[in-house]
Amino acid sequence: MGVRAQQKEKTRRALVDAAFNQLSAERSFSSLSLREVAREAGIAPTSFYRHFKDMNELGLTMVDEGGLTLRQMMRKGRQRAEAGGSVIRISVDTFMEVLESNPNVFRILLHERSGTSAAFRAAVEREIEHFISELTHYTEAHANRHPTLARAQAEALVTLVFNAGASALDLKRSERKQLADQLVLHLRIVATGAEALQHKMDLKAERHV
Amino acid sequence: MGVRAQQKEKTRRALVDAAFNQLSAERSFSSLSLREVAREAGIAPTSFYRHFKDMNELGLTMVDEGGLTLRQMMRKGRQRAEAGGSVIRISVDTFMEVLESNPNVFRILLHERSGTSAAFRAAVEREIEHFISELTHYTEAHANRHPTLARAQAEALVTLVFNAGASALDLKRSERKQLADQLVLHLRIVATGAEALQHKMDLKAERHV
DNA sequence: TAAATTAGCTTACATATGTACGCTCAATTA
DNA sequence: TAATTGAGCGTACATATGTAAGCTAATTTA
Repeated sequence: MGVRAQQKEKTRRALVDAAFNQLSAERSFSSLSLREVAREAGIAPTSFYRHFKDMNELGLTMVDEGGLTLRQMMRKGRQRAEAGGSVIRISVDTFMEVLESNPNVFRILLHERSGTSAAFRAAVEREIEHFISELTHYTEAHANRHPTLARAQAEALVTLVFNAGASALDLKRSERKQLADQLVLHLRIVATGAEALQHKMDLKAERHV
Repeated sequence: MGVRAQQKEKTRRALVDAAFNQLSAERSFSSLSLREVAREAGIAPTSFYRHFKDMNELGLTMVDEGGLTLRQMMRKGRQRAEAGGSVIRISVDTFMEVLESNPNVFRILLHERSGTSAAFRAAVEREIEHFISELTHYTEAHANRHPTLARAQAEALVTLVFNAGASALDLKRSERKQLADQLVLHLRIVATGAEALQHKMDLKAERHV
C-alpha cells in the first residue's frame, strides 16, 4: 500500500475511532454531528466526504465492526468454557467483561436496534442473527436438540442476554454482578424448559414408533 | 373547571397528541422539535412553555401516559383469559393487537429505554417494573411458584414480550402472526422451565423434612 | 520528468433550532 | 365594576448544522 493510501486509511480509522469515542450514555450515534466527528479526527468538516458518503455510512461501518468485535470476544469466551465449567456461567461472565471493556461498541448496537433508520435496524438484526445462528449450532451439537427447539432456545437466550446487557450499561460493577446472577437464572430457566420440552417430544415420537 | 383551564387542558392535549403523532419508525422523540410540535398543535413555539418546562418534560409525560395505556390494555387482555384458554396465547394476541393500534405508544417506551436520557430510561424502567410486578403476583397466585422463581420467570417473560414487540413494529401483519407464534414458543419454554425448576425445589424441600 | 489524481483546506451560505422579551386581551377574582 | 392573571403571539437573535465550490500541494502514474 502506497504512502497515500496508508494515510487515507489512518484518517478513516481516526474518524471511526472519534465517532466511537463520542458515544456515551448521554450521546447516541444519531446525535453525533459530522463536524464534531471531523474535528476530533483532526480534519476539516468537508474532508469527511473523502471517506464516507455521509454519517449514515460511517454508522453502518461502526455497526458492522462492532458486531464483529463482539462475536470474536464471545467466541473466545466459549473456548474458555470448553475447558470445563458451566457454559451459561462462563458465557455470562465473558459477556459482562466484554461489556465493561467495550461499552460503546455495545451501545451502538443496542441503540440503533430500536433506532430510526431502517438500514441501521436491519444491520443490527443481521449481527444478532449471527449470534443466534452460532448459538443454535452449538446447542444442536452439544444438547442434541430438535432444530426448531434449538433455534427457539437460542433466540430466547440471545434476547435475554442482550437485554441484560442494556441494563448493565447503567450499573456500577457491584450491581452488575447481581444482574449477572439474575441473568444466569433466566438462562437456566430457558435451558431447563427447552430440555423438558425436548423430552416430551422424544416420548411422543417413541409412542408413534 | 373554568373555561380558561379547560382551554389550557385542551391545548396541552393537543401538544401531547401532536408529539405522539409525529413519532414513527423514522422519527424518535429526541428528533422531534419544539417548534414542529407546537406548529402541529396550532400554537406559537414560545407558547409551548406555558405547558411544559421543555421537551423533556413533554417526553416524560408521554412515557407515563404510554405505560399506563399499555398496562390498562394488557389487564383487559388478562380478563379475557380468565374466561378460559391459554393465558400465554391470549396475552400474546392481546399484546399484538395493542401494538397494532398504538404503535407510537410502544415506540417511545421501546426507544427511550435505550435512549440518551437517564431520566427517560429510568421512567421506562419504572413502567416495565410495573409489568413485571403485576405478572409476578399473577404467577405466584396461579402457579404457586416460589417468590424468587416467580419473579425471575416474570422478568424473562416480560423481556421476551417487549423484545418481540420491538421486532413486530417493523413487520407486516402476516409476518407478525409468525412472530407471535415464535414468541408463544419462547414463553412456553420459560414457563416449562420455571415449572421444572419449581419441582426440583419442592423435591429438595421434601427430602429435608 | 510531466501529467494526473486526490486528501484535505478555506470560504460561504441557507436553514432550523431553542428561547428571551414584551405585548395583547379574554377570563378570573375581589 | 375595577384590578389581576396568564395563555398565546410576534419579533428577534445567537448558534450549530450539512454541504457546495473551488483551491493547494503532495503523491502516483505514465
